[in-house]
Amino acid sequence: MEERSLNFIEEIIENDLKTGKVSGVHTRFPPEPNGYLHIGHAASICLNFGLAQRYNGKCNLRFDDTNPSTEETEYVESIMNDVRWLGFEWDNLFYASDYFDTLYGYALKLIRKGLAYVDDMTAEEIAATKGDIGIPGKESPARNRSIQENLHLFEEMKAGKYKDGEKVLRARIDMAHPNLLMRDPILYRIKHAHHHRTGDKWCIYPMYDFAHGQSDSIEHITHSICTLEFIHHRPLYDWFIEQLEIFPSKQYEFARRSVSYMITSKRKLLQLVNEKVVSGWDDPRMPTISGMRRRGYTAASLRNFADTIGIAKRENLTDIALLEHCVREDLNKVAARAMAVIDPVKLVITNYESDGELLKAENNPEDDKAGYRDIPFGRELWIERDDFMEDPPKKYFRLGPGLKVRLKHAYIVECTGFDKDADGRVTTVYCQYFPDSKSGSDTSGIKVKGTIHWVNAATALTAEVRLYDRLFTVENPAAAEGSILDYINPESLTVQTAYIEPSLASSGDLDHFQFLRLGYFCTDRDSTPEKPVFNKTIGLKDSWAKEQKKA
RNA sequence: AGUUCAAUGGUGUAAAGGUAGCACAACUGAUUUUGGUUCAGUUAGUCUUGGUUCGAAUCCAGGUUGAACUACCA
Repeated sequence: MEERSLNFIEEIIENDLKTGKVSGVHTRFPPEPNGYLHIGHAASICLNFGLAQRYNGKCNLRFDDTNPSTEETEYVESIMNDVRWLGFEWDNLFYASDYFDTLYGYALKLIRKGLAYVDDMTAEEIAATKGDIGIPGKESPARNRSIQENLHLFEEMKAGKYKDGEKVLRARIDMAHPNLLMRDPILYRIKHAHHHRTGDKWCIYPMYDFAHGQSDSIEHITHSICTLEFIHHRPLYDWFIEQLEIFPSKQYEFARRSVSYMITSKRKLLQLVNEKVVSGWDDPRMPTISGMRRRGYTAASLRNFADTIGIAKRENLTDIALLEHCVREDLNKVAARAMAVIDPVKLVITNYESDGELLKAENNPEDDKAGYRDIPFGRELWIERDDFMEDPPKKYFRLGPGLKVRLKHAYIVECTGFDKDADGRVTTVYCQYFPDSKSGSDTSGIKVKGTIHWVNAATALTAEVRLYDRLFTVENPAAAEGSILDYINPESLTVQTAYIEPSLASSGDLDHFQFLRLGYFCTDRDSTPEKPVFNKTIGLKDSWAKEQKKA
């Protein structure tokens, strides 16, 4: 492992190890299966599993499935898939619902200790007597029921004698506690609902606070890492463990990592899916792990990103440019180069007499082992519309009347003329080539400033390319006023037909490419040999575009 | 209002009382058969006021600013 300073959690762990407070590290990743995992979860996965790896410990995957009305098996499967794709394997797979019996026993124990009671108040009454910030709450009339009566009532709750909402089990702590969560929190509620794993066995379900810490404890989790909003829950977390006299797991909180131009609210993500703003949870514009995967982001780049942004306790909004940097950095090393023309204009080489030839092209200049392929060349080519200007500025290093460029992997050509249609749109560009300027054996002595990509017209295939841009128009959509729907980038997806070199026909799902000078693309799962489909992952850095923007 | 947490270049993150560093972004320049990559460099930071100390981003006190908490969600 390379030299790197410790983050605050690693410091805690190393200190715990040194002082003997713990003998090993055991973490867990505890998603609720009620949605797809997003970029924030990815960072959390890297943190928890990464810590286990680093300290030779263990990390469990545990589904926090204590609310039967929102959780589904579909989500369980997507979550497992995402964790594995990110490159991690759990030591144990658990469900909080595995512990329903144990948790019920814990509740009985609290009742017997006089620390829990059955309350008959409605949700509204409980809220109304909760007090307020700075104002103490009022004790429920049911608070002083006898242990026997509580035991009896709780048994009846479990047996299904009561309707939803008719009774709850509450902890007996302190209705005047400055921490609202400590004001006799609800432990169990009645829900006559079918659970995705336990079926209809239960009609009472434990609340988060009565399930999470105990689940950690049951699994002997040493470092239970969660986000900052749970910091107020920590006294409760500790209280239950202490009163129940069970394994002392400890909770540590870090600030959730936000990324500019992205949202991580499950509710809002679901809204985008439901209102068909995107095609689904794995739409390549979604900040979900499945969306980013389909977009062409690699697991390595996500892991590296998580590592780079680090971990701390202050609120943050990481520039999406850093994520994009990590994606480019990885793809630059691994993506095979190919040529495609997205916005084509015809180029005719008037002095090229041959029927065509095959040219040798390297697959990846960053990787010696990537090898070479043959690409067909001919008299008529497709080039990018952007690569020709009728009246170019001085620093334009591409084609224009009288200008010379290198055709990548091929010859140097000089522009001799062009045709326009009635609308003034260029239809064909004419040029002459220099036969002695062939790549690899250039004896022409001609120096050119620019090199452009091309696709041979006679052998070109067509493909659908889906060009993606940021989903939102504002840097911090989560904090923006009103509906997030007001901030959707109308150009977040544009679909075009491109000409591609023949070698691309055999690509498989999620193969990564760099379309020369355009950006990184990957094969979409919609792709077929008859109709290849590519997603634009991210463009190349473009200092020419930057230059133009300044002007 | 009460409690809790936080505050370091534009952004993210280090420095455990001793040279404020790294990455991204931005900007120069070099290299380049991708205006990519790579390389070299530049700009730019400790919320504030006191205190302790030979010495404070770090410790202490006050202030300021931001965030979280008042679900039978997690």
